[in-house]
Amino acid sequence: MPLYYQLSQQLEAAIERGRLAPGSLLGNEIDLAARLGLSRPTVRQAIQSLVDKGLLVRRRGVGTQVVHSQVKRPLELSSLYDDLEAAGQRPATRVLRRTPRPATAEVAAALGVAEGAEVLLLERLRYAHDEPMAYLRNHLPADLIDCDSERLESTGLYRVMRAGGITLHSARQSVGARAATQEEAGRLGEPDGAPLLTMERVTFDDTGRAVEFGSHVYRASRYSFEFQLLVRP
Amino acid sequence: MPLYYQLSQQLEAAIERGRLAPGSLLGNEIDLAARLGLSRPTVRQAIQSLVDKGLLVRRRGVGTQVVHSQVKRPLELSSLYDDLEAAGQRPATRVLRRTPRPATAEVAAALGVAEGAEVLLLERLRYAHDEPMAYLRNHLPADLIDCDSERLESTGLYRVMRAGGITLHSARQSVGARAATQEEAGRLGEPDGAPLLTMERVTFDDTGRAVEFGSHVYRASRYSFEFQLLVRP
DNA sequence: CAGGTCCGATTGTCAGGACAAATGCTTGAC
DNA sequence: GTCAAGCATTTGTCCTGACAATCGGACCTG
Repeated sequence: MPLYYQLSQQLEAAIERGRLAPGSLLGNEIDLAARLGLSRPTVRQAIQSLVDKGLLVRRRGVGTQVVHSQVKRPLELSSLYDDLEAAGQRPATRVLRRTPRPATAEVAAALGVAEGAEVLLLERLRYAHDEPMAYLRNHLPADLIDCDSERLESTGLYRVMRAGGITLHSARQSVGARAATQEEAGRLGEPDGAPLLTMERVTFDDTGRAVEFGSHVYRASRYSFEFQLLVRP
Repeated sequence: MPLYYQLSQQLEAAIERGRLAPGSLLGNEIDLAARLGLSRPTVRQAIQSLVDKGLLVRRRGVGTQVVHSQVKRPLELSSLYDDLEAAGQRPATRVLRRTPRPATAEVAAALGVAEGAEVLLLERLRYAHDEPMAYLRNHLPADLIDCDSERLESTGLYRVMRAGGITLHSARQSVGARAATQEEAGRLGEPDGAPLLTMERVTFDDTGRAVEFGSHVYRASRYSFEFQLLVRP
């Protein structure tokens, strides 16, 4: 484990436990490095990673201060399944459909394949505490992974992809709202015309290839997106 | 202007213009540094900033590759006014209310002030192309800035804050949806019960002080949040 | 007392060097 | 022909050293 990483972990833990009070100075980098027996660049790298996380603020001529907390976790490309699990919500999935199908113009554009080319259509219902939570509709390139329904019911799509050797890199998302159709309302246990939270997402791996196009709807009465943003300096 | 910044700008421009093709190797850092007359750490710092932006991918033993694009701009703490302006949407604002008022329990908790303490309530209607777009309701600490209605109508709240010497640092957001009340529907020109996109946000400055608590509703028929996410490694 | 000026403290930038770790290709053995 | 070992390439980590830019307070001056 790299030294700068160990140090940043220690500092983060110290901040978390209140051993480093919010607003307090961290002590200058030169002394800190000498005291730890490290070089200044190494110490700087550790500090920088915490600055990027929003836990610290640097000011030239002044020092490095612990930010007055409230920072929990910045927005990351997360899986609904993992989020629910982390929140202790007992997530579960029912696979409604898993079938090849020719790509429509919209899907083809999103995935960067030819219109009419075969893609895998996935329709799932996601539960939390045995209550329906979201209706998930995904399109994947046909030959990307073999995702049997069994594995998809016991975990999230992203975990299946990662296990299949795909390195997720970035995603383009769009979050909106609309009224539920009759069919959607029935599936999710909402009244007709109830407001739904919608999310469209195209996910890319580190070669820039689109690996997933998702069109999801969430019950607005039971779900909202929560996240933390940092100002990029 | 720092050297590493100049270099990262040049590289970014080269990628943008296609002079560096997606998927192509960048050439090893040692040669690059020698060719440019820079040290390797400087070159690495420039490359690292583009990796953080999602434009490049590094692989030990292989090299640094240009990612297959699609990356536009990562999610940042942005102002609706600036976003609309950047999209050429002719933003405009009408200030409906600007009045001191004692903080409710919810507002007090969000801003970290005492319940009943005086805060500034701000209600605005945001237009795009002369069409109502969103109803913005903000609470600010009473003595934070003097924001006359005039300035608020000609620009966004964040710009007023920055001009007042406040350094924005982070925000905690929550995005959801619900049906419009009769009053909201009337104000926004939507039918009763129309789905609305909601956003709550507490914004902090770099000392950790809460500087704003906003509860906004957007016409779902005319607005959605679009952003780009990167996987944090 | 008010205002500007200087100075110490601290982070920001940059150079140059050394070794470790991972990757992919080549080479060699069976 | 196939598989494994080795080697070159490239990024990852870490060190030392130096100077610049900025901030805040102390100090001096009017």
